[in-house]
Amino acid sequence: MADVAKKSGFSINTVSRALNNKPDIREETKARILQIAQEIGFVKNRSASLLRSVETRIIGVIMADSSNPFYSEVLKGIEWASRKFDYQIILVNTERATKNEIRAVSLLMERRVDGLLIGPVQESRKHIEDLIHRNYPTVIVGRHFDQMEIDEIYSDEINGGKLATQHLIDQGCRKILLLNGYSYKSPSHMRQEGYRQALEAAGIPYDPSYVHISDILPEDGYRAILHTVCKGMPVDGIFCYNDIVAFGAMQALKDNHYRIPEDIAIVGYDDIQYSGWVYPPLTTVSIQKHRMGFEAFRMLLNRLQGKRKKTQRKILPVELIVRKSSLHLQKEGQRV
Amino acid sequence: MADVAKKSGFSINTVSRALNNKPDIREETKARILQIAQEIGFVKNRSASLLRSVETRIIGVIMADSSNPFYSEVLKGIEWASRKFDYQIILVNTERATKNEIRAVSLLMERRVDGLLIGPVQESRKHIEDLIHRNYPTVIVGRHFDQMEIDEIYSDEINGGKLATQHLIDQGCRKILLLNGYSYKSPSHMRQEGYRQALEAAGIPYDPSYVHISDILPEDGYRAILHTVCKGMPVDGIFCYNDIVAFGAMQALKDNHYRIPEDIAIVGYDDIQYSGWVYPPLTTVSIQKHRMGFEAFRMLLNRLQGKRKKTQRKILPVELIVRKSSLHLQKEGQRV
DNA sequence: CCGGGTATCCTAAACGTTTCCGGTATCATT
DNA sequence: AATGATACCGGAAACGTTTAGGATACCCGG
Repeated sequence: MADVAKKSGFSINTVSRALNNKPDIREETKARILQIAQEIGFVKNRSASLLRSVETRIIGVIMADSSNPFYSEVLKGIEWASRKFDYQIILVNTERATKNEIRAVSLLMERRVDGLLIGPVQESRKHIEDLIHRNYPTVIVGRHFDQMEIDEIYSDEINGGKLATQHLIDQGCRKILLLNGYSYKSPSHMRQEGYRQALEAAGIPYDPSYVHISDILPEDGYRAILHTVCKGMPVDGIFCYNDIVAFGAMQALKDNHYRIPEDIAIVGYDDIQYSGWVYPPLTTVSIQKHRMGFEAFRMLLNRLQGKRKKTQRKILPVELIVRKSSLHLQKEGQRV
Repeated sequence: MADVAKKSGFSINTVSRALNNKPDIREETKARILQIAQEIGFVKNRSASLLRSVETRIIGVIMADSSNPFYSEVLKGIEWASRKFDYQIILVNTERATKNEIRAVSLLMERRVDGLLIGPVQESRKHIEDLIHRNYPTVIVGRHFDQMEIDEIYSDEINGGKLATQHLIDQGCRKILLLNGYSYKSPSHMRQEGYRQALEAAGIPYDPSYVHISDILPEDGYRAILHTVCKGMPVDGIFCYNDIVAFGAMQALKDNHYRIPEDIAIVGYDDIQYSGWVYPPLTTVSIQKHRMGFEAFRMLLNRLQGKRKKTQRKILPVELIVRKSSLHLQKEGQRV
């Protein structure tokens, strides 16, 4: 900037004014300064700017795994908003490891990011509590912490679990296996609660041995089937934590010559784009991924702009998308 | 930091030494300072650090669309490396808009990111040339620029196009439709070249009207089928720019009662995870996505560490993955 | 007791901006 | 001609670290 100042004959101060579109500067000099800056190939050093002003116009985004289409859709919503409101994003994937998450939080704080969007692992909550304590602008996305005063946006998971299970029951299923994620995660917890409620409402006893818990990658779904259905467990319907697990499970079922949905109906969760293309097309619970990302950003922005002091909890509606994987052909009547 | 210094009785300098694990400090005082920093909840201000030292330990990643599984896998490789080598990532999705890409480059330069990993739109090359001119550490990932002295890592696209087309020919296809992306993109260009070469080698005349160009989302694949096959164009094989386009195309074919592969065989590109799960499972050209991200990062790192002065061009091998979507049942013999 | 080496710490400058405060011209008004 | 307002610009401090270059205390061998 000093170079530009020298070359233009104005002071550094005036150069700063020109570069930042400040008032109190003649159009002519501004134009001249900008032109010289251009010529010289000047690039402002944001780090230096940040030393005086506080705003970084960066927000930190911490998610489990952006190669999971669910997260990548949410991320897309976040990015859309960030572009719109002129923020940048530092992205950290935690690979569902709490250690990575904690580290990410502290590194992002060092960067003085303006705010944080976190899809937490939820194995630990200490670092989140620390953020609250510091009053660091943060929005939890896709998860819910009990008894914690922090902004959150997540889906109506209990209802999602209920819808999926209810649908399977409607299709004539009675022995419904739940392939769930670890229960410290609020979605696992709440979907399971919905599952339980739906069973109860239908007068079907809730059997904990029909809840299989594992990680939530396709291979986990595959393995889960090997450990349950393939070992002779009587199952006529499966409700999977997400579509990806369902894909793995479907593969395992096909590999072992079970017919979907004739032998076993299956329902996923998230409604990722690919669910309509697999075979058979997967019934699933649709959640508003893009909106979730976008609204999360909005909530954070409101907080940053001081428009809101109270913590806010936003719950997005879900919707059951019925496809072939669960459409029981009643006439074949091989269910209990 | 001044607070920590005052409270501990040491100078700011010593606090800095403790925080950065520098030598010339007694273990005892280091421990004491770290403890006080902990108590006080001190978080270092990276922006200030950066003012003196140059390294930001951030690299900027610019890609077309991280919700595309291809890019998200590459991104995963990049992230994996970044975690390993202790860098952070600022991610910018361009949504395939040059405008966004140019803006991203300049913003990231303001942030003084240590280097750039770009999957460029390739509609324009001015901003890339500017980077070269500034000698800004940059690696182009997944694309190739003709006559440009810049580090690049990309796949052997010509061979990929050749393999896919050759395979379709081997299956008895003679009227092979290419659903390609815009030709300013090097992969489009090169895959098409492979397609041409394979046809030529088989003695099949190359017919430009069999190359359909559009954007590369599923809906583009869907529409492409409506505009070609559904209008009566004789086609017995389709080679798609990527798997996603293939998914859209397959949907359109199914909706219009074409059988895959009996009526029309189809081959995709990228080998995204979902290709094995759609129906019928999609034959595709596999490219080493994770490795591409990882190696791109490595190349950048080498450049950053000054280990390498000359520009480097790395081409990764591809592999044809044969699945059901292209397995022609010769006996049905309804091909030309 | 002294020179020199080592371990540990400190002072002050420097990084590249932004902000606070004030200064000079210019112009209209009395 | 003096006054006040306005438009434009500059000087210098400040932001929170790192780094360069000592300074001090202690220990060693001679």
